[in-house]
Amino acid sequence: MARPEQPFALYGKIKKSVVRDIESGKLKPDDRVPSETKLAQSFNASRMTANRALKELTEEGRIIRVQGVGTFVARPKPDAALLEIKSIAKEISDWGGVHSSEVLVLRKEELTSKIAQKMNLKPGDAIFHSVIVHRDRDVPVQYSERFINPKVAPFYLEQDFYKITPSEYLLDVAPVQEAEHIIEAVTCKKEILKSLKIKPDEPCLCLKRRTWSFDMVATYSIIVSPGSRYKLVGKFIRR
Amino acid sequence: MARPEQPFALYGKIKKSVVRDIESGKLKPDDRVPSETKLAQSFNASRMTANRALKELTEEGRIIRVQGVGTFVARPKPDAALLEIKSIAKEISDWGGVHSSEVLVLRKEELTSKIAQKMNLKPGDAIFHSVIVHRDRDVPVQYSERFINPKVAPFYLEQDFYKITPSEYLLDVAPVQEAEHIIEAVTCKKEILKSLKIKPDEPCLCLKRRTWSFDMVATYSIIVSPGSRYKLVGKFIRR
DNA sequence: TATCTATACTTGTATAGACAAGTAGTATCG
DNA sequence: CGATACTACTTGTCTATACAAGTATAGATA
Repeated sequence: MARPEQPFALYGKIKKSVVRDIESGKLKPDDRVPSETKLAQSFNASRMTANRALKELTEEGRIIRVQGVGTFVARPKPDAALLEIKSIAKEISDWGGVHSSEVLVLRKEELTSKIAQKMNLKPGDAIFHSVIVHRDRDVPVQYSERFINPKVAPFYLEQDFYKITPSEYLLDVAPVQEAEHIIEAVTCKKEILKSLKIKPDEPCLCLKRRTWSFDMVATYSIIVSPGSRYKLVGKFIRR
Repeated sequence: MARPEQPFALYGKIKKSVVRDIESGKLKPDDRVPSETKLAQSFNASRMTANRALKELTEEGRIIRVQGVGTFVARPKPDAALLEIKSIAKEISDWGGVHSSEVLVLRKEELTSKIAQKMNLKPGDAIFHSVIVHRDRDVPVQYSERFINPKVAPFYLEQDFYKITPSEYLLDVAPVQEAEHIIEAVTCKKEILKSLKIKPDEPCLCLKRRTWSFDMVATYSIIVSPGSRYKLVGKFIRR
């Protein structure tokens, strides 16, 4: 078993290989994953290296290991929308993308504002701004406003939000590492009332979110129509 | 370096020791943690064992490691209230516990109900039920109702919720592994209106939560007074 | 038939040693 | 003085081996 010239994350290669097999469908949920010993042989590695790869995949929730039995592909849980806000009604249909009839882009612009400070930017720095109304079968259900740090997503404004939602696009280009949500029940402003076609005294859900991606901040706020119920699914992390 | 008779989670002892030093204040944020080599010597372990301990503590966010430099105590982030709902105003003061004047226990009982089904229980099985109103300087801000699977917390009803909040107690006895939140803006029922001293048309936040702990379910719902803003902090997990 | 037992396999933990790679400080040289 | 090389220390990765401990299965036993 020859020592590699550059011991550079061999365990990473093993991990990727297993993940590839899972994502390609070669290994299906509950299927048996090769044992540490076999993986070590395949990759010309020691068992400890294969062990590390499988241990990390366990922590990441992709496989399940049972002492004395073996390693198996974990059943994927429906938490893909992790910390993502989705209408329950549309949770499933949303998966395939956006229908242009469901979105109405009200604003898409670059501006400077005092908001800069809250986003770890200097006053005067440019910020991307967008306002979008989401509809479900022509009924407006969400009024969403975003302020984006251009460094996070330089091509944000060039996107066609009738084809890809800002959420989808941003998740794609910038890994969200941490999120803070502030939630409030409100009755809302005239401009929004009109967009959502609701009456002044109806209770709306207001969700403000700040997300961090490598110390860069994006803020996002949505107003949700009365009666719409939203779902927030998250895994619990113990400290 | 003698091999221990029973290799039983020596790395766990090292972890606990470091955590103890951090929590006791012996090691403060940014302080240097003993190097792998030194820890290994102290515990009569090999470097790999110390390495595993420190690696896991890194993943848990308690320390920061820099190759070539050393290991340091991480600055605690204010996300201890992970996926826990807290009034922003009280976020800090809450840390020390509960003042009895801030809580009003309306109900604390055992019952059987059709809710059992939603909690992976058989119809007819006993369920613990509690209703509590939280107040901030005598102003009611939260109406919270809980249904608990007795298997999760057998001594739930015996707790004195004037001394420990249900959240605190439950987190203590049952590790929450997954949570689902459903959030909605509502105008609420008479009984609740009265407890929260609000008018019928005021917008309230309603949060329903189901948590899982080893396949056992607890449900929790709170109604939040108008104007109260709540904060939900979570770390993002990529799959 | 039901129960125990050996064994073959798995994962979990631990060791001792090795080299790679990054950082900070010190000594040296031009 | 400034750049360079060296050194001491750190964490990161890897190996080869060992024993502990959990599980399943086949075969022997009562």
